[in-house]
Amino acid sequence: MNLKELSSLLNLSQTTVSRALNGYPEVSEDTRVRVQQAAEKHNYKPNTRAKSLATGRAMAIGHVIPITSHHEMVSNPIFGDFVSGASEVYSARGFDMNLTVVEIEREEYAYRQIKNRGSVDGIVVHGPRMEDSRIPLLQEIGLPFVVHGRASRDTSSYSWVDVNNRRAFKRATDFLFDLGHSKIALLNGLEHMDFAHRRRQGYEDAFAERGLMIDTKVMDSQEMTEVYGYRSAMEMLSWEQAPTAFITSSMVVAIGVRRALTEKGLVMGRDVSIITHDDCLSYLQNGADVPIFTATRSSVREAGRKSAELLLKTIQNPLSAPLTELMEAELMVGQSTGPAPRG
Amino acid sequence: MNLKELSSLLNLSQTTVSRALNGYPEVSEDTRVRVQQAAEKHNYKPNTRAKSLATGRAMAIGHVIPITSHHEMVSNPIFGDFVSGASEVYSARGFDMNLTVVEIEREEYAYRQIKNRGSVDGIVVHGPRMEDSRIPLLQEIGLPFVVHGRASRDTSSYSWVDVNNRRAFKRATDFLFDLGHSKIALLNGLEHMDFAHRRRQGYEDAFAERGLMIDTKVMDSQEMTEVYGYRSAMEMLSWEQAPTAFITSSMVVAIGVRRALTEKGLVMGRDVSIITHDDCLSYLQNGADVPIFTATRSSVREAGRKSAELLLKTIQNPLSAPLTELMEAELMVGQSTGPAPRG
DNA sequence: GAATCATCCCAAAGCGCTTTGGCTGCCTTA
DNA sequence: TAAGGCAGCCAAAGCGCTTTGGGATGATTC
Repeated sequence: MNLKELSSLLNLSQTTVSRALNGYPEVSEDTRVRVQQAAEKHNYKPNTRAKSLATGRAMAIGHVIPITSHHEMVSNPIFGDFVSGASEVYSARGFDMNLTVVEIEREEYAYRQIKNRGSVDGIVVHGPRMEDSRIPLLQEIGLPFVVHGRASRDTSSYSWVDVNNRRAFKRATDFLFDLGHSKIALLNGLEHMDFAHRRRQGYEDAFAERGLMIDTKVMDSQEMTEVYGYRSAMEMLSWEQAPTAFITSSMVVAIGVRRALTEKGLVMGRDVSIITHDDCLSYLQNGADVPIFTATRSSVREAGRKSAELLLKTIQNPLSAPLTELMEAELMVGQSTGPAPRG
Repeated sequence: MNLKELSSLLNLSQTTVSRALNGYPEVSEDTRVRVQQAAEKHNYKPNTRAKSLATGRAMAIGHVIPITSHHEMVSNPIFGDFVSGASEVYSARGFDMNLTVVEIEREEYAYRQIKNRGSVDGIVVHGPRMEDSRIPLLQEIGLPFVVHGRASRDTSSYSWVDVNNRRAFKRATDFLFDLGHSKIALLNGLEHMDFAHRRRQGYEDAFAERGLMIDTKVMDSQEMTEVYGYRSAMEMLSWEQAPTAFITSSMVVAIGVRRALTEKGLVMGRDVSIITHDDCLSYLQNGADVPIFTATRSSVREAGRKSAELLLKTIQNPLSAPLTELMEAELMVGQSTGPAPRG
């Protein structure tokens, strides 16, 4: 069923039917009701492609997921939740979501292509690096966007949604200091990623505030996997001066650390403390009533919703200044932290 | 830059330019080259919407992710990998990917809407239940689709890609029997989900083959989270006749079981064995050289690729019989299994 | 030399919608 | 009663592409 058929069925022009359905005032209330009922009855849905051709708006948002060339997703684990949060917003507003997975080396080409093909009205940038060429590129080609995260080295003005990673990790570190720990390891994500860089800054802030030097051996930075957490912890725990506490950048890494503790015969929360960042992933909840891990917590699904909202606002109002939103992480105390053991 | 501009730039008609770019033979080789170079130079990309309006093909595939109404994703953890596998295929073939997250109660409406809006040429059905109304629905409305998994109760013919879950779990159970275990717990996913049902069948097959009855207390079936694995294992391990082995439906559940073992002071692989299904998720690798968990392994990213390929074939060749592909899981022996302890 | 045939190109219609720029008929108003 | 205004509708253009149905040109055939 298309507009033509529907309108001839109703003995009305396409114009009138279209206007009736889109809420224009030039249509009497009677006709509007009649049209809407007929549309409902015949399950008429306007063809998206035709509609967006005519309006110039695609009614779709693109999400571009960068992967490394050996096909490992960079931001994989949080991706499902983020996208599902964003999707809630899109579908409530009649937007589609368009996913593109792209090798990091071909990103520039991909973005230009997206722009030229005109299949989306705006895009969400995932996994910003500290220095991220995508931001100037998108500004140049004039495609509206919002970044999930920020790019520290980019001083221009753009829309973003981010967690206050720096403050979160400062608080985590402070918390461990207050418990008497001083050998505090940081198992961070890759530090060219902006979020990881900020987390490290927070960690360093806490040391600086106490006038303490950081033993750089105790900081590690890799792709956030379980195996990474395990290996790195195994290594550090074998040292003479082993850390008594770990701060990890994700639940999965913390789980790896926990495995290392188990294997070393150490008790988590007594012999060694762990604080992790928790993205509130739906399939990896941090325990039930009492959290397993003490954690800085911020829902990535919520971030997805917020990003979508900001982007839609930006699109609706192209001339307004960029919108930003900084989310604060909560510090949830769980079973994985306790006073530093007496050396 | 659009067709009109490009063609007037070249002093050619739109027809000729379009044909030159789409490889039609009615164009001389000279002109074709000239056109292609100009297109390249001016970074011309045909507008997707216009193109698909004209051709009737959307050049896009839809993925519909069902979520429960309380906004928990059903197939969440595997989703990122699956999608990224599928996406590889799409982008190689010039297709877009369209994501819709939909509450399970509104699925029928959503599918009809997708069909009527005409924004995709076909869809991938995720997370089939044993009895799944989506399959007859899609057949009825005539939207090409491929199912990731199967629906046991649906005897009609449709395209699918699935892992041989039944055989995989039979092998896992056999393996434990051979190691001398007899109290083997099954921590399954929700059994109205088809994959979970098949896994249970495999488990039961192994018992039946040995003429053994199953103690139904030792089977659990829930949403596959870490907490579920932990709680269920804690409970079962507190029994007089505690199981000496666990088979779990996902890595995340196995990790929960491992946590329970640790808390009970039991050693994995010596006191209690674990076998899990491993979807080869990129951020949750099962150890490095030696797997942590003995596991039935099958890459969900590969399943994504296969599904995409099947669907594109189906679309290209609408009259051919449905295509199916059954993937076999490997049984990888890791550190989590060992002979049953002497009672 | 005329008829035939490829070859290479073009004008125009059409995909399904929105939107511009009317037109009609009825109601006010003085 | 004529002028003006307004509510309610419509025809047609246009979005950017593909595709149908030719048309012109030059080579080939008899």
